[in-house]
Amino acid sequence: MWWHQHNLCFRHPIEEDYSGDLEEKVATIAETDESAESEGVIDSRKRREILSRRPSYRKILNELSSDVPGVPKIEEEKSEEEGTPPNIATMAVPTSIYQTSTGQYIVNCLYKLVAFCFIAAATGDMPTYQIRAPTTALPQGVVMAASPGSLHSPQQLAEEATRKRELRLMKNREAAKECRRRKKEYVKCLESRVAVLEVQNKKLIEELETLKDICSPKTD
DNA sequence: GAGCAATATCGTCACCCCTG
DNA sequence: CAGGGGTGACGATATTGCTC
Repeated sequence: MWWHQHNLCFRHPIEEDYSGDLEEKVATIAETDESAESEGVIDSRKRREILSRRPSYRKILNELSSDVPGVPKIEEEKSEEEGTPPNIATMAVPTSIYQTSTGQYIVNCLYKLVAFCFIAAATGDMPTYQIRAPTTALPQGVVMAASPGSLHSPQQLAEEATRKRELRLMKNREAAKECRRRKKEYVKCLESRVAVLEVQNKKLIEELETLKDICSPKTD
């Protein structure tokens, strides 16, 4: 939910490039649509139509990696451990970074900055952004479906349908968890890179000032 | 401590895209 | 082309921080 709350200065980094300002579009359509206007509520289906699909994180990262020479493609890691892997950046970044005007700028630029993550990772500058394969297996007790040919009565078919639905929901639940975990890692990676670049920038500015002092003629 | 707003987390649905 | 995985959107609920 935190991606699209109005008062939070933290827009989806990709949203900029793919769908523009959703709220604005929705508002525009609401104004022109009399039925929606009368109710003051935009039909969720209409909202969905407005939304243009964005590529997955994995796809974005892989595309970026192919654009950056020497950067390996992201592959599913066969990691079995939960928690923060030792080689993933865990640099602490103040959360206020989201809420300041600077934070807004940073976040709007995150999509572009992700390339830096890969460059840095490739050069050993910072840990690689990783995508782990889902680690959760089906819980014990989940029995695989009987073949449809073996079902006879409507009741059996109904049970089968229910069971299939529950299985699908369970899988989707796990997928959503995994997806969110990846998203967090993705953001963490970008935050780390921002922190590194801020330090770098500060150093360069200081260096520039020093050089200016040395080179400027003395006016006595 | 109660009440409230802001923010975070979770489950689900709908949809797109990839793979066999 | 069907099936399944990934993920944005949404609503419900939980948590947190602030004010009185």
